[in-house]
Amino acid sequence: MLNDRKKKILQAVIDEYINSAEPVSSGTLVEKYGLNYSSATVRNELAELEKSGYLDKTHTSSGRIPSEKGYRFYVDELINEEDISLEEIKYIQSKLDEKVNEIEDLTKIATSTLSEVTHYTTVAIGPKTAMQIIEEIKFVLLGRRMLMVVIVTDTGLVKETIIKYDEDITLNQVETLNNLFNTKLKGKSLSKIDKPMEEYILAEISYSIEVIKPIIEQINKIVEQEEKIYLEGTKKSFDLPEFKSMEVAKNFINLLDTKELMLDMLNSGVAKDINVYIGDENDNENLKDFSIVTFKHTVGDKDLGTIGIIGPKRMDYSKVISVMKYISNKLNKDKE
Amino acid sequence: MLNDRKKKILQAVIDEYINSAEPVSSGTLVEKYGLNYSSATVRNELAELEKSGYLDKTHTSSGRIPSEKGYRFYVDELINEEDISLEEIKYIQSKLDEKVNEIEDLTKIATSTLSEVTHYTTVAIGPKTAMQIIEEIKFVLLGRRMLMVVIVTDTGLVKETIIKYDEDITLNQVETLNNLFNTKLKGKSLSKIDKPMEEYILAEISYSIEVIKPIIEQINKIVEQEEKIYLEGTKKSFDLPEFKSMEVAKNFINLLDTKELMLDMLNSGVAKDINVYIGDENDNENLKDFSIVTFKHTVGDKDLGTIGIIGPKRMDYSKVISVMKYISNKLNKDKE
DNA sequence: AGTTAGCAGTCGAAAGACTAAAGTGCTAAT
DNA sequence: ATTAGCACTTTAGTCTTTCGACTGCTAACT
Repeated sequence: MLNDRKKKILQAVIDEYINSAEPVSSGTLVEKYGLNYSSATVRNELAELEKSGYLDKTHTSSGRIPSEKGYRFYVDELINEEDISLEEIKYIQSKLDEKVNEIEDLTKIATSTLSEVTHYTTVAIGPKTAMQIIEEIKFVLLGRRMLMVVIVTDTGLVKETIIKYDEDITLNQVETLNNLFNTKLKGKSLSKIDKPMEEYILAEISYSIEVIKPIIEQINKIVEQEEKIYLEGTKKSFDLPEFKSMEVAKNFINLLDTKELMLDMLNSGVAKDINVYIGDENDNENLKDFSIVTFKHTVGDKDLGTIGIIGPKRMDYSKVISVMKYISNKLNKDKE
Repeated sequence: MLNDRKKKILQAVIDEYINSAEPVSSGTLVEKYGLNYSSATVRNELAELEKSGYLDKTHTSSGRIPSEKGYRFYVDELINEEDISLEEIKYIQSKLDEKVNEIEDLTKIATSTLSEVTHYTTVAIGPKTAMQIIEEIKFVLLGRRMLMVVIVTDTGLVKETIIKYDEDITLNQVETLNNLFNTKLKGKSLSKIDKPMEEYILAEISYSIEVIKPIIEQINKIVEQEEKIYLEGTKKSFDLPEFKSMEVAKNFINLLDTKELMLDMLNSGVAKDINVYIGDENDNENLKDFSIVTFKHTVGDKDLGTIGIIGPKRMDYSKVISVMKYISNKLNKDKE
């Protein structure tokens, strides 16, 4: 579709624009990118690339900037997917090798490492609570009137909640609860703790409804709990030239400050390797000036959450995608 | 020190500036604030207030803006501490009456409510982990090789951690651990789990060091864990006119994005009712254009964390302080 | 046919000039 | 002690001009 010279020129334009954030002129391309043609020839090619929609101009006599179609082509066809240095690899390794006891911590570390290496803002959410399988559910008496419920799921997530009663709870009761809930719920997904289940348990139980009711309530609260969002490196974005525009900066803050938008953003990814959404490809109006790159953090087929990068459309896709691939693989391999 | 008329005029200037964010002219004061003097008289007074350092000018022929000394005087002497409407009281009540099981949730709710009512950005941290008294420490076997440690402190904080072993743990061992740790640590502060204590426990214990070592390690990790920061209403600040200045906006983001700065900020408060720091009164360079207002969330003499508001120096101190006082009292009273 | 030198034409960003509006400070009168 | 009145200062906005950076096109070149 595009001949080799056009591809080369398009790539040069985008590479240059990613670096400079300024419209790219034919002269610059010839000087910096070792093209064996005169600027006039390059100009002709640029004009055609613009006609095909890969490039834009800010005004009639300006240099070219990539269009979203241009970025898309660049991401799909032109980038070098191994744009990652030895130092970066070493740094990432040292970070990810840190011992962690909970995947939550691993997500946190991966998110901050990703931000440090790419210099962009990163976000993450943990696995969807409701989808997880209950591996163990345990009742523990803390005081005489304080009962703790601990739920451990297949992804290693630990959720705990405390219920305070007005009367003493006996060890016997705790025993019964442990048996009942474990036989009924182990192996089921958290979302299964619904009305029918509640009624079943209430019918089954020999003693006071007063004890069970708050337990079910609390467990449901846990399940419905909004996912936690990890955010890293916000301030880095503010040094980018695009943030000189107040409108862009506001959109960005608005996005990061609104949980629903963040969740939308992170959940929009398909279950494929790495997702790239450029500008208007995002459903979200607030994201029209940004690109996001996300990946699902998985081990086997278990979803352990989603990690994403938000940057300007002019983000360094090569680096971002390379680093992400590397981290993604490493997370997957190490935990196997 | 300042006669009544000067006070009245100073107050009018600051009230007006808080509203308009524009330098205040003598004419505006006469028109809007029902002063029974001509603008010329007011001008004379303004000139003297400026000479005494309570007011500033942006240029020779501009209106006046409050200086930090002016704000300080305003906060100390001039504000109305009951600047809170019935609707606001009702709203706050409805929010704070929500049932919560952990004080962490209460802090979260208080923080977001404060932001909603004042329209400023709010932040909070929980109680200092290391200072808390261990009320209960419990070991629970989750799988055969997964041991959970739960620590409940006097402030109601629940910290839990999981340790994975390579060998099975027996119920007997769990029993021993429960006894040992409870007799040794109950009633002590979390910071007491230090080297000597570690050695003592290691000496005391009859079986493998392999079991104890990771427990102590993990508990120490918990204790040293950075406090969690709750942040609410960032985007609201970006609508303020002072955020048109990129420098101000950057300082703000830089502050919110740096955990250490946030902790400094919240921890700088003296243990008095409500602390107000105006502009350069903050030690922190990033805060020079902002004011912060904080209070310690306490019940009795237990420190349950600190909640703060960050806004422009021109913040609505009357409202902020009134609302904060109300929330602070309510938190204290309800939990008694 | 593909490439290129050369040049006219376009546009934006920066600098300067001008004006109108908003406010102060001071003087002299009340 | 207060105030009317006016000269003076400064900003913000608008317009104009200039300068430099590019492009697009034409005609010549290989």
